Amino acid sequence: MSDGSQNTFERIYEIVRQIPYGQVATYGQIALLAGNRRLSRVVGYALHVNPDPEHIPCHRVVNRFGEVSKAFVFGGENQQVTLLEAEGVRFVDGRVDMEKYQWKRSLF
DNA sequence: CTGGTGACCGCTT
DNA sequence: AAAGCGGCCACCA
Repeated sequence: MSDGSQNTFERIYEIVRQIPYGQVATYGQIALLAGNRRLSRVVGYALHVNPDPEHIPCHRVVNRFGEVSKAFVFGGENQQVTLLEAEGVRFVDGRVDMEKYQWKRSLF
């Protein structure tokens, strides 16, 4: 009875995993979908321990400014940008057009 | 066991 | 207008 739902981390992974190809989501958006907008920080940590980077496109997660985290350095910060560009996401001045590429779950 | 930190965001002064 | 701080979760010393 302590818990009937999944842990916070599990929920975060579940949401990030649902991010479609060619789109990006913000930490706050995921945090809000996870239950609390303040989990944004936890989202970052959750992706930091990203247990399944193959099914969890953490590179599609960017901050509220549409910028990639400078701490996201696994072989080169450009790596994340390169991956997103490979999906069709264009970076302008190191930023993404959130109005166009932000994952909008309202589309169903 | 306690304290502090981290891939962040939003509110308050 | 800008700057600073708190909040949530999990892991390390």
